[in-house]
Amino acid sequence: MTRLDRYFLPTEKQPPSDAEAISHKLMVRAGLIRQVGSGLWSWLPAGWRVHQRIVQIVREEMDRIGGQEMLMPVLHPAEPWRRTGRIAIDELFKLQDRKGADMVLAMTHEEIVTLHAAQSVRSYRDLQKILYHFQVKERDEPRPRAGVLRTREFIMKDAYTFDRDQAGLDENYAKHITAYDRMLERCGLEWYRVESDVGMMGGTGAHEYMAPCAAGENEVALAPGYAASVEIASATPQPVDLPPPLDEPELVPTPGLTTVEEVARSLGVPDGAVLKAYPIMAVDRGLILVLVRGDHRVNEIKLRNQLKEDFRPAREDEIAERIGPPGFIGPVGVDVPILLDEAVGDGGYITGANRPDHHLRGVEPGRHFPFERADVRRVEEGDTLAGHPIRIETAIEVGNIFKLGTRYSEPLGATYLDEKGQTQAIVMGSYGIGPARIAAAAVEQFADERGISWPRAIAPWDVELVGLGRYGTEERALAERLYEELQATGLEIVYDDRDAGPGEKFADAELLGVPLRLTVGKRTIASGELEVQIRRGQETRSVPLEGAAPAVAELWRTLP
RNA sequence: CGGGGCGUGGCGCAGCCUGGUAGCGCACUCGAUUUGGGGUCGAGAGGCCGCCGGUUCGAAUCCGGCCGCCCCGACCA
Repeated sequence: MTRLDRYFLPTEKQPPSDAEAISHKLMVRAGLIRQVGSGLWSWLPAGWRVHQRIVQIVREEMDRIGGQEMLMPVLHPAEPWRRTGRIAIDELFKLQDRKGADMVLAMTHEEIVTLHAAQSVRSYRDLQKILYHFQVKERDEPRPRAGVLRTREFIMKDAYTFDRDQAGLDENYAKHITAYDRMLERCGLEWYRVESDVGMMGGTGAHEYMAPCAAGENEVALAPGYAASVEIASATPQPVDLPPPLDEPELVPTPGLTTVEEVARSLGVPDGAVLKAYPIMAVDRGLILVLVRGDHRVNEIKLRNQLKEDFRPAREDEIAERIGPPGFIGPVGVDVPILLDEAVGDGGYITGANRPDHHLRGVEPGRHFPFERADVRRVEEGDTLAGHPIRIETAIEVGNIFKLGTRYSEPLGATYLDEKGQTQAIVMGSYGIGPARIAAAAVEQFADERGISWPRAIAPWDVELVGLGRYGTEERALAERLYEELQATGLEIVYDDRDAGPGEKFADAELLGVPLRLTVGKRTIASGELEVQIRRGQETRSVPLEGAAPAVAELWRTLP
């Protein structure tokens, strides 16, 4: 029951000057959020209603798969974070209490929830469990951006599963996939579930839930029956016309030409006929020369996963000493292991000659240099999968699910005894979803030039009733009456009873994005018809005033 | 962390180069008028010009330092 006359809904005509993302601009303009500091946001009453609606959907779906809601603190002793090694993460806020004890602010809750399991789980009979909570996360982000899309403090629903073995984890993981699919479907988002990198969390498998939109920070590779984060995606490369290999590589002068484009143009071959050399220094194996086609890029995440160890780009002095002059390096005749991307086929390639201002022509992998093969390139728009071209979309990550395995249970001593009396590590999974990002993604996906257009499931209200005319008029009395009748349908109604002009009320209603807008004015009385605007698409309809409330409720149920 | 930019009433901006009275639009208050697309007229209130220091008779303006915020990139359990 909301009357705007007294509601804290500070709308703005102009967006913040420094805002770029649509959701940032509109959520501020519509009076949903306000900035407190870099990456720190308050949710104003209408915005919080959206957040709470999303939270409730998430809660219902978690409970449906047997999740048990609890609450863990934000402020933690540093000790468990030392044990898992995550104390070293730069994004982790660290502080001391008045006694000088080291503390951290939780960026997620694996450590604490695992400690609880370690304390209380004794036997295989105590498993499995799904525990979750909605709690604030604190992350010292290097660069907060785009309103609530990337913040230093946010609420996340994080769930943790505890199982006796991989099969149990797989089962719980599958349950979370169904729960997450349902959550996003119910929220009305356009979304994809994509395979993803396991990242710093370690583990044995992961998916991300992605909502495509312009302000997204992630990229998703899509093809019929395929969806993967670009971080790990693989595809069939576009073919390239290659000159034949030569018996012996031919030295060609390329003075000052250090980029693939320059070399290819100068020699009259496509970019893909040049081999791009990417020297890296791996932690264990040392210097390695990675080669990809000139029209491709190295994907560092795939490369790291292939190497199974960390690496950094080699320094110029390391390159000059072991390989050749930077800008003209290549695989022929060097004493460095070579990792050749799978997209490099048979034919005569152009490579650096390892001497200044020269390249080699007609170089064939295998014949002229030894190599180890691996898929380490970033997929590109136009690559194919089973004959279908892939497309790449930007998206924001709204949720993710991980098979953790024993990454946390081992260091924190979360074990159980099996039937044979053997001590076993608990097998865990973790599952996160961010209501704020879901809200922002919905704004991004459905906004138009007039403002926000909420999916009905997460709108701050179901119906906005605009009362025109001055206080005390007949039309206002009608609006009041209608307000009461609408309440009775069970819908959540916001009533614009402010003493403001019609233009301002219409503009604010469309900015706020409630799915249905009802207008009550003199015309309504004269015609006996109530005007209903469907926010998405701005289609206008009339319903008879008599029985209007149930008719509106019926219409509302048909909306996306 | 690298690059770029910005801090002036609540919001959006001008003024700064070339030192001297802080200004505009919207919002706000009061009165009148207006009520189906941000209407009109009149009268008002509101500003440590981010902070500290320096130069100067005088600093929003010039110089130095600091802080904050944004954008691009790197990074992102």
